[in-house]
Amino acid sequence: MPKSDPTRPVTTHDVARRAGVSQATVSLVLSGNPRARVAAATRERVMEVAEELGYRPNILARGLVRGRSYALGVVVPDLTNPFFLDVVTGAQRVASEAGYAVLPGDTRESTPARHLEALRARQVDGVIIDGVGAATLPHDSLSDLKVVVVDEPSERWPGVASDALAAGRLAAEHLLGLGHRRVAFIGPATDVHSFRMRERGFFQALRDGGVGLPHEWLRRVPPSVGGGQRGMKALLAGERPTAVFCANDLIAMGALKAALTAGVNVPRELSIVGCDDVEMASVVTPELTTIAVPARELGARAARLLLRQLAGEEVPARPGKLLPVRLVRRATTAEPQGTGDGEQGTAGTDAPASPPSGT
Amino acid sequence: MPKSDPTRPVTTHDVARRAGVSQATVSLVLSGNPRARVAAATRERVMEVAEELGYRPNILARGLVRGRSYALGVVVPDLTNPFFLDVVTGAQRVASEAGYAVLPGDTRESTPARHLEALRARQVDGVIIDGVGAATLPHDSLSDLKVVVVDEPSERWPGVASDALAAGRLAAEHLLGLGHRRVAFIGPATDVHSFRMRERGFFQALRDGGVGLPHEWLRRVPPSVGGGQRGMKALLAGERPTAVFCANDLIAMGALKAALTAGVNVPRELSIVGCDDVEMASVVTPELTTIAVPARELGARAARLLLRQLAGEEVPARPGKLLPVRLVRRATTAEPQGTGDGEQGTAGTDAPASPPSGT
DNA sequence: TTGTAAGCGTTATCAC
DNA sequence: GTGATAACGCTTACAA
Repeated sequence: MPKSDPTRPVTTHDVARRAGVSQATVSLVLSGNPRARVAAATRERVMEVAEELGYRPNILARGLVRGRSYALGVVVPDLTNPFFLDVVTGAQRVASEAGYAVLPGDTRESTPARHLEALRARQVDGVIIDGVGAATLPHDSLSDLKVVVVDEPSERWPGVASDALAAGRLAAEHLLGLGHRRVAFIGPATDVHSFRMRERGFFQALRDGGVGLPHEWLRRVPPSVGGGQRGMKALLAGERPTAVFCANDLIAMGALKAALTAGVNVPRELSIVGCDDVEMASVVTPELTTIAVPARELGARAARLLLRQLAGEEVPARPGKLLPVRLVRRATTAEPQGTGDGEQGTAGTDAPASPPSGT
Repeated sequence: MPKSDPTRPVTTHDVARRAGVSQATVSLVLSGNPRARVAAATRERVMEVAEELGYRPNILARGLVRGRSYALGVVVPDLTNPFFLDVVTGAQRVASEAGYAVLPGDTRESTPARHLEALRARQVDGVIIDGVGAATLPHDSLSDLKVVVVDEPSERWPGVASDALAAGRLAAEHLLGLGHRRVAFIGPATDVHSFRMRERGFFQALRDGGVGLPHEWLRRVPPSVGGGQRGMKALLAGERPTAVFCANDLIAMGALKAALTAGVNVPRELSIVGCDDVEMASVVTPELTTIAVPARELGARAARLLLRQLAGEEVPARPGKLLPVRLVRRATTAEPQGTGDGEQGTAGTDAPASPPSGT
């Protein structure tokens, strides 16, 4: 008989009454308190009755007295971006194993600050912040809150990050290695650290390879499919590059779409490199060459870091080692073909013709 | 001075003390109780102090006494599927407007029952269930829990659903209208209602059109990109159909991928129709013809239904009107070309080579 | 109009 | 070992 009451959930009192012991004893037994010294017989009896009555602890009540909610917040800019969803999923996995719930939220129709407000009203024990520029948040919106930042170095909070600089470099080196000298970049104007670093790494490696990039080839768009399409359209309207690096896969897929729509042969006439390696990257045709970033792992580690802090451990506010990224060569990159409308190299290897351009 | 205490959150007691009133009065003022008759001056003073101290109500404590957690659970099979994510997002929007939090969870690495267990431990006030066959769940895992089902008719719970039967019909009619007679289906073997209905609608309309379908053209695969690829590979290995309807867009994109990889010209040699109209459907090339299903709207309505129940309203356990779906014609469908390897019609209209097609 | 007091379901500190 | 008892922060009669 799993139940008998009208509909009210079973409490420790119910169990106590039925088992003929005090409510406190029931709590002692059921709360899994390690140093609960209860007679084996009593414990047995209590557990039995609890089972029989279908008792489930009320986590809220427990949280109230322990000053914990056993819930974590995760704030990302856009859950619709599979990358961030993976971060959330990764966090969710380790959190739920530890008995914590995850309250995900994105800032598409709200501000991060507003979101954090709601989270602290729910007494979340901590939050994971990714991609919303934690450093730029209203200072007190994170005060007295355990925080872990993802992909954003900070001397205020601990965090985990991927090697975004390397991601950019990898993209550039891949393109350079293929022989490209006329390369463009599509990415957001943002203060989100990982985007900036991807961009920086890309330009650094380009410069190291003696390649510069004119202003028209640096397109600022939102980090979305639509942004990518817009960026690519703009690029195609002018003097065309032979390769483009996009700050994330959403942009890259949008760019690819726009290129294909315009009748551009990818990768023959134009190479495209994305970043993140979301699932869809290998579903579009041609398959997207991209830089794989371990999103789930980032989320999982962030959660672990947070959990450790909640366990009382002092976690230093230094980001640990950067998680490695890697180039995934697929089908949107190839050697540039002499497309006939002139070459443009700045130095380095061969490629004469057209004059060099500044950074 | 936003704060002054060490780090402990501000409580109603703190506010009361500082404002020189009783804690109860503070609660009266701050809980927004409509019938709280408090002197304007007092109210003013309390609000002032609360603001000054940075008071935030503890939702958990409130929930404990009110017997509410102000949290909703949403259970879907796979958050990675943009369709379900949209359902969640839609629910989230209306829930958060009403001050409710949403605890999303999928059943990829867990069972629905297990998930519901965790949700009720958190005292969620209700759950929205989509795509996991609520009817097949262990009977007591939903007992004494407010439930709204999405895309699943039930005489036990209220729900919202899209017109899945029409979705299937629309797909079939579109294909039939184009002149296809050799059509296949790729979908999951499942007891999820909407999948079954899409399938049924498809076959009904086919039959109405006088078209039958041999066993080899009914491929059972998981409702994922990988499943779609597998299904299409199998299809291509045998006698080929001229068109395929896939039970969802993930499958369709996988199928498209596999077809393209095999060098099949889509839609020239093979038409593909998906279902859901996820964002990526219009990003792949060629763009996917699909049946649009209002995912966010489903989620939003489900949440509203749940909220109404929580407000005490008696919501009948009958699904309301089915939300309309519509065909989105894009680039993966076209009239069948005489591909040379023989025709196979079961009856019906004519449609020889390439006659005009309907709108 | 405002304060007192009794919980909500748990945990945790004591005496017994 | 076990059972009172006091919180946790809040809401809500009911009394003043």
